[in-house]
Amino acid sequence: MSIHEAIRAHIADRERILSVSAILFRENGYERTSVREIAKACGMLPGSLHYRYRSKDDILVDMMRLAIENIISGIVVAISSVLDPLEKMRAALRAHVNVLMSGDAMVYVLLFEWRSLQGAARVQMIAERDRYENYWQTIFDTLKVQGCIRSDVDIDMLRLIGLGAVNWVATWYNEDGKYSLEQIGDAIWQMMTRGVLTKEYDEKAKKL
Amino acid sequence: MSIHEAIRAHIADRERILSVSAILFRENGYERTSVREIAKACGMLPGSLHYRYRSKDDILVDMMRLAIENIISGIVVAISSVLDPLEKMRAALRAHVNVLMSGDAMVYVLLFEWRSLQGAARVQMIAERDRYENYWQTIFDTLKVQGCIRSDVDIDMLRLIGLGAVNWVATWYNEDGKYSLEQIGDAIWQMMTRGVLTKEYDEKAKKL
DNA sequence: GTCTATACTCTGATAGAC
DNA sequence: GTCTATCAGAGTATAGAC
Repeated sequence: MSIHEAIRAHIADRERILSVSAILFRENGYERTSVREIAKACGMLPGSLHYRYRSKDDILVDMMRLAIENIISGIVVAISSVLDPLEKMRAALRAHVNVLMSGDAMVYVLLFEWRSLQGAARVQMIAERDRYENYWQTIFDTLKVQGCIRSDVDIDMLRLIGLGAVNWVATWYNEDGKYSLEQIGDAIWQMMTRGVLTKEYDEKAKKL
Repeated sequence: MSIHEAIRAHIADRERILSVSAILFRENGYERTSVREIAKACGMLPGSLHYRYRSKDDILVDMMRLAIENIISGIVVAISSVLDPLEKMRAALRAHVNVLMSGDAMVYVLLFEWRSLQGAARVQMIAERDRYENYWQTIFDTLKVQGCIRSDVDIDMLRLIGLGAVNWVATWYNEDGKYSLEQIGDAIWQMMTRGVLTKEYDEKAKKL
């Protein structure tokens, strides 16, 4: 095996371990999932898993790093081809809902299992969450600068409440339920935009 | 001790055990809190605690029962003296935020630790959560019947998204932060009501 | 009803052979 | 790098004396 193949295999291992762990964590919670279970689900023995991650906390911290990368890049891809700022925001919300609900279990874990970390691991995790928070802040700042959102609107509050509504969806969404992910994403987008847009964009929004 | 005193003492014990446990669960999570810790914090020994609750899960289930009672009665008290339907809704939202954030740790636990329960205990807990869900559904139904909310508005979606925004506040609210609980409650109320009220009430809402 | 002492299980982590 | 075997400790639950 060449050095390049070895590196590729190592990365593939990392992603496999993390995605398998994420599914277990989402299903049963971090604390109720044992390292033995994780190893078994990965087709390894506990000792081998220990070689990659020295502790269970390390798995969770690394998972959160990857989850942030995944959700940010998911949004970047979703909005890069959209020009209109309002539609960009709607696309970003849809992407967040999609990655959270139908995509990556890691993102769910990121949002709901961070309380399991303490001490230094918690500090690292908070730094990762701040990266994502800042990313959304940039999106909203841009909307305001572009004259999309009225200048008197508190965009921090808007972001906090809006993303809260989105994240909580994960606690009640049901694949066989009354609403599709698109409907939910759009309803939240509507609730966030109603009454906060400048006149020009308010007209546009009604047509979307 | 008379039989009445004994019953009172028993109820007081229950509330003490549950509120002490709730604080520990909120702080460290359900799984990371041991029954030894709970007993110690209650000033009892593990054996005595076991006499009241045969298992740790039983504590959590009973706590959820009390939490639902507390939050519903908190809202009932807050809205009972308010006549205007719109203000009733705002008062209910404020009460929910207040009980969740500054009041009862049990309500926080109810919202964030239910995933720790499995099997029969989980079924019981879901039944309790449904009671609360139904209570809010009644509030929204009333608003619609009274001609407060436009007839074309999907009040289920409104409720799900609005309460989601409220509940998520618990993950970011900071007592020393930029916003007070009242500001947050009102901002959510505004976001929920903007663009969904009938003309008559929309005028009223602007004055509130 | 309360306390002491303990049974039993499972956990995360590791040492050392291969 | 992977596997086997095991450690030390924590977890819940309980039996039985008072």
